[in-house]
Amino acid sequence: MRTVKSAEERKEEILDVAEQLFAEKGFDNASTNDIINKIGIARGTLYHHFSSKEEILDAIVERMMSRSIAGAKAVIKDTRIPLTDRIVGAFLALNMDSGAGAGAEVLEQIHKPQNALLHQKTQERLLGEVVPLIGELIEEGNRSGMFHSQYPLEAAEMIIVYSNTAFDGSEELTPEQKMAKIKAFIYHTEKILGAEEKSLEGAIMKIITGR
Amino acid sequence: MRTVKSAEERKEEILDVAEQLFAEKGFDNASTNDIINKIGIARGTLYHHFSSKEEILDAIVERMMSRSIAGAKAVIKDTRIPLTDRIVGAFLALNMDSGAGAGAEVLEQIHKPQNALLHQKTQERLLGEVVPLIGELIEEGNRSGMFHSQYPLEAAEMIIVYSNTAFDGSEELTPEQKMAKIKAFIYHTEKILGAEEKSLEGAIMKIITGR
DNA sequence: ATTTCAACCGACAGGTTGTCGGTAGTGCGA
DNA sequence: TCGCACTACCGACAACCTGTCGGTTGAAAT
Repeated sequence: MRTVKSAEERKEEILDVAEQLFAEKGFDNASTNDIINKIGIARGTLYHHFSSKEEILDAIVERMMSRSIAGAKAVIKDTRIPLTDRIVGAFLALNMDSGAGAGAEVLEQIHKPQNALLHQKTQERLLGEVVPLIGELIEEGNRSGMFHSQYPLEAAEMIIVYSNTAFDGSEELTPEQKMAKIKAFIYHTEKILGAEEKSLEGAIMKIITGR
Repeated sequence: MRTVKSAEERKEEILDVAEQLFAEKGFDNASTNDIINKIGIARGTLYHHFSSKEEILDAIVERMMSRSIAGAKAVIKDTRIPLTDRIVGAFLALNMDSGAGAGAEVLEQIHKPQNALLHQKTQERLLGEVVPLIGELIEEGNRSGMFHSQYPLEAAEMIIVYSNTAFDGSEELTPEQKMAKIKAFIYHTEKILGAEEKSLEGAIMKIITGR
């Protein structure tokens, strides 16, 4: 039996299944056969839509990142919101990933041991697109006297790189440990930005505890 | 013709060749056939000494890291050296990797695009072993009034994670750009540690410009 | 109804990892 | 000096994986 779908629809279907399989078994251990069997399509069909397995991975990263980057941008550009809230909000948008309710359990596993490649590609995208955005935000904070950062871009890079890798394997941490780690991260972020102590922590609490 | 070597000797030989091939072509693209052909041994011989390709990678990481960690430890424990110099020295020992003159050109390529897995495994080792060491050093600095770090361990983690990933693809940077990036990193490190400005930069210059 | 085109199929080539029964040096005790 | 045991070594082989390619079929346009 042969089912025909529009290219776009089929591509999304492939990405959905591949994303789940890569997260479950890792990029290397999940085979293209796994993908096509789960969907019920032939080998040729997969390669009609994507020219290689790696291209599928790239498309997944692209999809994930463009979603969360769009979310972050929306927050960043909303000048009605106070600056600290915009920075914090942007981070939340990025680290929550997904944005949509795609499936948190999948994304919990996605940054990790076997998925080194995916993590790498994600970070490239972050460095290229998000760092400049955050950098501008920091400069804005400099102008308003809230921050005192001598190297806004590099500060942004340091914060983003760390937050993207440090909280990877944090499933095995107890909630208290995780909380402590986040607190330390915020503290150091304030130092890096030359911000007043607790200034960011306050914004986070405000957002988390329902505005 | 059949050449017999001691297990230890053969293992080292395999690791040497594999390390070079992985660096050149990446872990995935370098095949076990490449390794055995280059050495001139049979398939079974390779798997007599290592039970999988990944185990070879692990052994390479183990070898590299134990070398550079040993170097870093030596510097850290040498209490005759001033504290800042010990911290900086430990970092140099780690980032120069190798320690021995193993072959700089190989190591320049080793942290990178295709070698995501290796990078990952390296970082795990860094987090597990080096962070506590640096953490202690920071505490010592706190006691001597040189640093004012509220979270020594987390500070160490942030510094190490960043330095291990940020300077990865920095071949494509001009020397000036690279220097600027390093300078910013030092600056931020001082902020994170609550150290006086230029205190670390001074130590680095002292070491680099021949003591 | 016919043409055209894109989605789809599945056999196949070429390459990869890991296994396994067997072989041959090497060192040690008799 | 002979024999025995141990271990490094060998290479054919199974199982799997990715990417290709000529051919097929459904659907939309003419």
